[in-house]
Amino acid sequence: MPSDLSKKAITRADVARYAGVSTAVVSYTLNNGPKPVAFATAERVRNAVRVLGYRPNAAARALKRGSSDMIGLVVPDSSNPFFAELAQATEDAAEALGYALVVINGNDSDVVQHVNRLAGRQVDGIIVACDLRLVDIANLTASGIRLSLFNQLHPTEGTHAIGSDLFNGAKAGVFHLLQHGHTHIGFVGNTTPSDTRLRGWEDALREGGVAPGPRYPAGYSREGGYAAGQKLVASSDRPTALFVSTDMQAVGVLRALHERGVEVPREIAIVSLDGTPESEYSWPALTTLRQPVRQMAKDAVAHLLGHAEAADDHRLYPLELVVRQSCGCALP
Amino acid sequence: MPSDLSKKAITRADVARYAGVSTAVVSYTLNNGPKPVAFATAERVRNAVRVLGYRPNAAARALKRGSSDMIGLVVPDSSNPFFAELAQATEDAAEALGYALVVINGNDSDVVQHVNRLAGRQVDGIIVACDLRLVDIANLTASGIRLSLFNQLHPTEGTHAIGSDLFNGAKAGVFHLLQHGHTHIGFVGNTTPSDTRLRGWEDALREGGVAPGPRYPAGYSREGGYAAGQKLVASSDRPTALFVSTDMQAVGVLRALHERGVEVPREIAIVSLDGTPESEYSWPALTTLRQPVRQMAKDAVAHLLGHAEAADDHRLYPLELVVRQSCGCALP
DNA sequence: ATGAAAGCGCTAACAT
DNA sequence: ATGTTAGCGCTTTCAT
Repeated sequence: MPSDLSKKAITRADVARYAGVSTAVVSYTLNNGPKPVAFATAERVRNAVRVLGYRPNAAARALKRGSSDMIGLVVPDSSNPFFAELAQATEDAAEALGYALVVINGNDSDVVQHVNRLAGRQVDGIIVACDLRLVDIANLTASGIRLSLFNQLHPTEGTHAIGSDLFNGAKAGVFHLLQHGHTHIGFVGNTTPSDTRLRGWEDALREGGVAPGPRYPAGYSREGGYAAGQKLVASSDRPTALFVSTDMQAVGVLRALHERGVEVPREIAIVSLDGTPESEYSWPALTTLRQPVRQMAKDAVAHLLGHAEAADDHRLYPLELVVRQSCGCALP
Repeated sequence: MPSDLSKKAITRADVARYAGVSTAVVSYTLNNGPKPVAFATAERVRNAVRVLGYRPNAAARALKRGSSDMIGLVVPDSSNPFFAELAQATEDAAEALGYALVVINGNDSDVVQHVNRLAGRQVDGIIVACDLRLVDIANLTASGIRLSLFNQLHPTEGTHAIGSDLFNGAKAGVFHLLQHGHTHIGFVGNTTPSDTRLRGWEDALREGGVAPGPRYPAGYSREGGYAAGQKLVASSDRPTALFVSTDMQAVGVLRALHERGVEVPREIAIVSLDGTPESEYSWPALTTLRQPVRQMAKDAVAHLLGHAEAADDHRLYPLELVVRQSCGCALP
């Protein structure tokens, strides 16, 4: 058990006593309201706080007010660079508004439980970047939990959802490949027919009048991309270009290509998606579609905390094409 | 203001009423103690909890018990892969013990303030992976905050500190380079004379009877490494091997080398330090010294939560040499 | 085995 | 402008 150092903590009552005021005045001073405090008195209080090293007890405050000045974030894997950036951006946005962030890794199935636990901690809102079934969303919302769905495909009525336009992003990526004259364009990623990026790839090819190239199923990891890349280099039907669902997977693909001495972009051009920092530092650097993660995080936080205009539930953020060496930009 | 959905939250009293017991019994049931509860009664309570969708209020619990079942983590930059892994590992370890993690990015100067704010949130302990002045450590500790210092060089008496053995790690890295016949070995990283890795580099060279090569100052980022790499390729006195302080910086160096067509490891061999996932997926893959981050995080959490044997304050964790293509392992 | 009740530290409505 | 005080929901001692 966490042994406190038998340092009896200083409470607001101590401060009040030291400053010769009531506890209410201490509150008024520290919270700038709701009642005014004479300047001199406020000074005495602030001084007492300083001298005593008083630290307000957030638990008591949260209990009283029913809100904790914390928000929660549930991601599949916070060490994945994309989600790491999301977490950091969310923390920044939250911190700027005086809120702390609790991050939970919910790769396992019990996302709902995690959300519930966060709710029990009286967080003022929860951003969920994990897949959540519609039923669960409904239940959670019904039980009074303020949710914001991140990059999810369930525009549930009444639930805030923010997402980048992966479909059109993927399309733009494939168009870029088409513009560079490619007519044999493969896909790496989740090959489930309903996958947004896969559909974007298909759609772009259809519009471009080009037959779909091979699909290489890959898990969302460097290893997944690597394995897919190994399949690819071993196959007879090698495409001349590849749309890869995430930068991480593309990094894995690159490794497989390097190992076989396949040159990028000369032999195979690559466009991926996410725009994480590592896409800039792979070799060659990846042409990618950047998701405006920071902006999305900021908006999600603003929404949760009520600082957002209404009406913009279900916002779709456009991706930005960043042209680098893996397709479209000459190597130095 | 966070508008609750006017859904009056279910409290323990509601559960008690529904189950036809006292609030105390609900507590006993939910907490497995401190008093026994008849099985049938407990079942009734559990059922009531389920039916009512009761969610214990962590703030109230924290207020009463003086501990929140949360721990804090202060890092310079949670999107840096090394710290992202630390954060994830810490979250895992904390979660396994029923604790949540609050992560704060404290790159700016007010680490002390962040720590204080975390303490106000009644966290049960704080892991600090940012530089903290000795005075501040003393003050913080004196004010009853349970700290664990991560990779810091101030083995303050009485403060728990965990760190990997960067000095000997760096030495081992340089030895590896020496073993491969290199006699002109440069350094990339923090070139402040007191820097641990710099000292390790120097020490190994001295022991190896080899004159120190050039030092390239670099910030802790890919960009920092890139800039250093650009200096390096432009210089006349180009070393044949490089010890780079972190994987991230090494990735930046690699980019600069690629851009100039310098081959690794043929023209320049590289050993870096950290062992982050991206070290495995750079091209060529980096020979690196892996810090046992997950183990360290686990131990730090265990210590903070009192689950650790005493006596092992100030533990130094050995690094593990991972030989890859950037030095010592043939390219495929 | 169960219950009653006293707070934990803070906020804010209601005095003064 | 300042003070008094009633809870917020929970844990736990002390009854029964």
